[in-house]
Amino acid sequence: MTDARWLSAEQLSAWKKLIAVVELLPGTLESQLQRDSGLSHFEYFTLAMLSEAPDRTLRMTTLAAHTNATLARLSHVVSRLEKRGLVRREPCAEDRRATNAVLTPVGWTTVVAAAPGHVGTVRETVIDPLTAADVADLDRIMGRILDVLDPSHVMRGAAQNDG
Amino acid sequence: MTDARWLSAEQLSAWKKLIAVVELLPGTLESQLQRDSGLSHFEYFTLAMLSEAPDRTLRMTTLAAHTNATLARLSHVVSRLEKRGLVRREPCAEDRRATNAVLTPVGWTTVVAAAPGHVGTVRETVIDPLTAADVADLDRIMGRILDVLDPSHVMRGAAQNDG
DNA sequence: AGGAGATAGTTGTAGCGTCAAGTATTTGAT
DNA sequence: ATCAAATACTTGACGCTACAACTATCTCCT
Repeated sequence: MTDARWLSAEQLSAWKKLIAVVELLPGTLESQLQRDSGLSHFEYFTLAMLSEAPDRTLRMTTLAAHTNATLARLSHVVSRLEKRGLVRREPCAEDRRATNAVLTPVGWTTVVAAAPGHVGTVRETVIDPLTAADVADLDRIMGRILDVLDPSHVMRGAAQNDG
Repeated sequence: MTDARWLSAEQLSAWKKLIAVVELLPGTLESQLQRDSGLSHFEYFTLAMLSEAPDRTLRMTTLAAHTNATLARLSHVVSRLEKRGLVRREPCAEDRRATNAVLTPVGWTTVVAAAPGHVGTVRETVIDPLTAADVADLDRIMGRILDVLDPSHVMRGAAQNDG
């Protein structure tokens, strides 16, 4: 390792910092949400995606795409959220293979209560330390990486809306 | 949610893309390394940090900092690597509380064999889709975020060397 | 109509990370 | 010299995710 043949010094530096962020950011979000709202980041994000959907309802597959998750992972998470009364499953009328996940009233009030604190953390850790130009750069760069990680843009339900 | 009061459209877009990368990138690295070398990304990174160290030896605390991990996590991982003969523990002479992790010859050949494939994946997914200017932007932006996530720069053993 | 193959989702298991608790050693204050 | 607090690390238990296997339904071709 320590090898210029593979990655230039600039590339290696950027890469290692990206890895560090990838390792450290989830933990930061996780602990704030867990402490203040008893939710994991993934649970919060799942509830948030449902809260934005028409009728606060989404098919499992669509919700999986919005949350960048596999169906198996989502199924487990929705089961837990269901036990806690935050989400409800109902069979889909049009396609009987499909399941709709519906945000319950309790689920709604839970996300709404959790959101300000979470957005605050996002601001503090990511948005505020960046200039407007940085944010634009970040958007462009992450977009380019996502084009490779998810070429078909299947997992971009959440990311493509606002760009 | 869907709320301009909290984050501007530009900020929200960049944020969601960053989250998507944080969710998707680990899986990509993980599967290539697992498939080709039987290592998790964290295991690979741990071996790589040891391989760069003097005498291929590092104290657990230092290694934890280099890999952005907690001591508990590292301890578990080193135990597994030790069982597989890739790493060896030895008591530290100067401080008898401390443990040194040492890369074994087998560990060395394992990282060396794994490195090209891994670097290839890193190139394909992150470096190649970016211009040189993008890489510089990425380095700067991740640096700013890390200043918040890890203000004391404890977890920057790996990231600060090459910047 | 009938059947192969694709799609939608669930579930069990195994592995990894976090958290809390515990041991051993060192540091620093008195 | 002594003792409290800090440091370095390990361990066990629990929760979450990935993977594989499985069921149910739908699509499309003939």
